[in-house]
Amino acid sequence: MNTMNDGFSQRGPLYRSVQRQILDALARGEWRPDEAIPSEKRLCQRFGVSIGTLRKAIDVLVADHILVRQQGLGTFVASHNRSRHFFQFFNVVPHDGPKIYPEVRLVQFGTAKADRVVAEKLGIEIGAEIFRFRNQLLLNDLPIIVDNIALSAHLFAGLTEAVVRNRPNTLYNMYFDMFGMNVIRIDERVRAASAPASSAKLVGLSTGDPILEVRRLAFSFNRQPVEWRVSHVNANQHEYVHTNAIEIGVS
Amino acid sequence: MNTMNDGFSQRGPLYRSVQRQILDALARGEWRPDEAIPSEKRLCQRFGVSIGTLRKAIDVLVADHILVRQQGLGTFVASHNRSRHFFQFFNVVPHDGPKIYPEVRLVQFGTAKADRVVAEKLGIEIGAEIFRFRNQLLLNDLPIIVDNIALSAHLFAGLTEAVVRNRPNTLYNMYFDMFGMNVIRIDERVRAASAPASSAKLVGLSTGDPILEVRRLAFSFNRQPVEWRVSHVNANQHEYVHTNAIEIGVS
DNA sequence: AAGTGGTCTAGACCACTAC
DNA sequence: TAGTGGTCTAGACCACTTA
Repeated sequence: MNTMNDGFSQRGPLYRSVQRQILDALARGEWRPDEAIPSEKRLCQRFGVSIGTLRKAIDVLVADHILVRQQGLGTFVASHNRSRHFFQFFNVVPHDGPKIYPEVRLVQFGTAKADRVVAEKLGIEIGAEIFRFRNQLLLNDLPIIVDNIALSAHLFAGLTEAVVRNRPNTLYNMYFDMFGMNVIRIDERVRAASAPASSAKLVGLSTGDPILEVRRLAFSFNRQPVEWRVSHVNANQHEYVHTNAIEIGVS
Repeated sequence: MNTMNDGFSQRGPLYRSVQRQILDALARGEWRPDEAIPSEKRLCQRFGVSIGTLRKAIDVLVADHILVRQQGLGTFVASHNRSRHFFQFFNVVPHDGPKIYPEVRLVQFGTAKADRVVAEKLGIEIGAEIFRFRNQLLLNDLPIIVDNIALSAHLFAGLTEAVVRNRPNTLYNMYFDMFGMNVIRIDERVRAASAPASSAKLVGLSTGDPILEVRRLAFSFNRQPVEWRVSHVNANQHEYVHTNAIEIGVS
C-alpha cells in the first residue's frame, strides 16, 4: 500500500522531502527555538505520510542537533543559551590553558560591495551590498584577535552600527533575535599567515609577524550561509583548539 | 502484535538485543571482514523479529562503520581499510579544496626517554622509555606534513621499525590490531610557528618559514592517552579544517 | 530472473510526562 | 487521564546487482 506520493515532492525518497519541508518551516520561523513542533501524529496528517516515514525524516534532524526529542513531552527546536552558544564556536585558547570569555570591541562598521570571495562564500552576487565590520577581542585585557565580518545586506536588512554596538549579548544571538538567522554550524579553516598592517596593531603585533588566520563560514538551516568571517589571531601565547571524538562499539 | 520477545534478551529495546547478538557473532568470527552477513530476511527469521526491527539494529552498526550496506548486493563486515579511522582524524586540506589521501613515508624510528612534556601528555614518568618516530606525508606528490610521534614503550611493548613500516593500513589500525589501543578521540591544538631545521626540508620549506604546528593528543577508552604527536604543516597551499555543528544536551 | 537492500504503510502497544 | 515520543509488526513495492 505504497502511496508513492503526491507529485509535490521532487525525486528521491519521501522522507527526504518531508525533511526538507520541516527545514523550510524552521527557516521560515514557523517554529521558534525551544518551542515544540507539532506532534508526530499531526505532522503525519500534514505531510500525508505514515509514522515510520515521518520519524525517519525527523531522525536525521535530531542527529544533526536541529531538533531534540523528549519522550512524553514533544519534539523541540534546538536552542542554545548564550554562554553555551558562544563557547561552542569559540576555539582560541591560551597555550595549555582553559577557554576564557573575551571582551569584544567594535572598531569599525560600514557597508561595501561583495567581492568575488565574499560573494561566493555568502552565495550572493558580486557587487551586492554587504555589511562589513570589525571586532577586536581581548583575552585577559590583552588584544589577541581581530574578527573581520561580512554579512549580506539582504539577509540583515536594517542592520546598523548601533544595533551591533548595543546588542545585549553575543553577535549570533543578535543575528537570531533580530533577523531570524540561527547559526547552527560553522566551517573553519586555519592558515599560517603574516600579520597585515590593518590587523597587526589590533592584536599587539607588527606588520609581517606570524599569525593564525581563521576563515569561518557560518550556516543556518538548509546550509544557508549566514556570515563570512576572517579572523587574525596573535598566536604567541594562544592556539586554536579542536576536539574530535568518534563513537564505536555502542554496546 | 508485539512479540515482546523471547525472554532470552535482557531489558531494553528488542533492536538493542538484536544488535548485541550481531556483535557477538562478529566477535566470535562467525562472519569475517569483507564477507557478507546473511540477508535481512534470513536474519529476521534467525532472530525472530520483523524487517523494521532488524534494520534498526543494523542501522546503528552501519553508522558505527562496523557493517557496510550495498544495495542489491548485501551487507558486509567492514574491513579496516583506510577510510574509517584516518579520514575521521585527518584535518589538513588544500585551500578551498577537498580532503586528499596522503602518501606516508617513515623517515625516522627509535627509542628515547620521555621528557617533561611527553611524560605529562602520555601520563607516564619522566625518563620512561618511549618510541619516537617521524612520518613525512605527501599530498599530490608534494611533501606537506611531518608527524613527530611519541608512544609509551609500555603500552606498545614489542613495537619495531619493521612493524611500523610494513603495517598493511593506517597507524591507528596498527595500534588497535597489534596492541589493542583503539583511538576514539583526539584533542588538537594549532599554533603558528617557524619551521625548525629538523622539519623544514621535509615539508619543502626553509628554516624559519611560517608553518602550522598541530599538537595532537590521542585517547582510547576511559581517556587513556595513547599517542602524542606534533605535526608541522607547510601552510602555503594547505590549511587546517574544522567543522562544528551545534550540540545541545536537551535544551 | 532471482536476490539483495531501500522505502513505505497503517496500524498496535509501551514508556514517559503533565495535569 | 490524555497526549507525547519509542518500539514493533507483517507485510508491500521499488531500485539495484549479478548472472
